[in-house]
Amino acid sequence: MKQKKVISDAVIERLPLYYRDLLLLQDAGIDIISSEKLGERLGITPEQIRKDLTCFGAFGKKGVGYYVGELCQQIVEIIGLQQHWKVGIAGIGHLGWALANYKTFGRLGFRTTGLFDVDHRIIGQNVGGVIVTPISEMDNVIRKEGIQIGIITTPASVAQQVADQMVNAGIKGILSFAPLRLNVPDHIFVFREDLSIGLSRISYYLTNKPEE
Amino acid sequence: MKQKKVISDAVIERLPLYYRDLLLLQDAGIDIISSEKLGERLGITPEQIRKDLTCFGAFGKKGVGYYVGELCQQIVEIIGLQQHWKVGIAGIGHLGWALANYKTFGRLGFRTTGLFDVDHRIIGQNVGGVIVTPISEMDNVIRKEGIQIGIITTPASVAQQVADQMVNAGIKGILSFAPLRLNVPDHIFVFREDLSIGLSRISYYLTNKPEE
DNA sequence: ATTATATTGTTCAACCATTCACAATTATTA
DNA sequence: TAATAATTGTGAATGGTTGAACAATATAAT
Repeated sequence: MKQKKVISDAVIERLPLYYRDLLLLQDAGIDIISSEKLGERLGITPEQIRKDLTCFGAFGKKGVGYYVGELCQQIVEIIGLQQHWKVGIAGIGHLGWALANYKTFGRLGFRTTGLFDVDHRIIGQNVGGVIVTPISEMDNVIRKEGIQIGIITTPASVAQQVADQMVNAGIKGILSFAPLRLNVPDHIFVFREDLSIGLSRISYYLTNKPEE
Repeated sequence: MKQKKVISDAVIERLPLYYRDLLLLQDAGIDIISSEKLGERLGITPEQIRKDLTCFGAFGKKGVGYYVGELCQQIVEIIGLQQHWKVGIAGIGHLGWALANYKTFGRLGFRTTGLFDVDHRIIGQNVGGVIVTPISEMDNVIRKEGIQIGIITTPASVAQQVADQMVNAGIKGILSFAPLRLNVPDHIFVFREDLSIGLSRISYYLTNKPEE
């Protein structure tokens, strides 16, 4: 599955959508799905789905559709979910807590095996089966557990410091909810999740409604 | 500020980024900023920033830059934040709780004035200054408070039902964290926030690293 | 065996977004 | 006042993504 061409972010971001819906189809006992039907379910054009998938190979069968189980497996391998990445979360406020219990992460193969905070009211608590550890010991836990991905849900004021600590401990990718640009070495992949963009888009839309 | 041309989503999504950073600059007592410097802070090219802004007008001064306060005001009006939208959150689990206390929402002018859940252990609690109400009374509260935007942080299994209830009560926009496609009338704007896309992107990146 | 139907993979065209280059404008300095 | 430096706004060029059309292929029906 070595593709030469560069794949766009837009394609990569749609793959988990396909995957999650395929899992639902699988649960429902559906073996075969056409790009047409899948597109209807997801609100994506069938052409888009076919084009996205052919970036990585020809997984469908002409005149038939896609075998659900087979396509699931293909997407798992494309995204790299078979690795069962280990994840650590720094900042066990409500957001961190929510993510530690977020079922969809598990369904995608991510394992949360480290939770970190500075607040001693939280340290020692069992959150979703994992004990919260002092953030001062984060380095040790990351190394011992082999955690590769860090999630930052701390206040913005300490996010950079936490990121530095994660990078030093050998983390390879960071998902940050802090509303600021993190400074990290080039080889670290940072994805910023910005919870206020959604509301802003809604505000813009409601303010400048398409004329009716 | 009536622009004829259709503005792309990408532009709209960058505006709150500019705005938040401009607020920080303002706090720091900085009156004037160039697209060059702003771009450095945000990791966006100066050309991009200038082009985005000129979709709505000529807010800068050639040879000088942008007046921070003035530009803030302009962006507020473009996004429509001066309205101080009222927001209701359905599903006060940890995620809902986190959002109810999310400072950035307030800073953008959103007011959370309704919190709804079915769990009687949560109903009646004060979360960020608002009392959690039974979801059965959501319609009344939405109408009485004049809530225009709903946030759905319930389990996926009830998200559609909650959305229907919100639409019936007169909600105009919905921010949904449920990992499924909501069925709503055309005039309702739905923005889906998908928390698992970030992790998936990181997994893809780490799996298919740019050759080094 | 042939025809009809369904559906993918792929080419080409249309559209959209970003980057580049530069004219226009302002402030500053000599 | 003239020259210089800084910086915006914009038109053209580039690059990328989506959409439409269709050939290729598989199944089902006759």
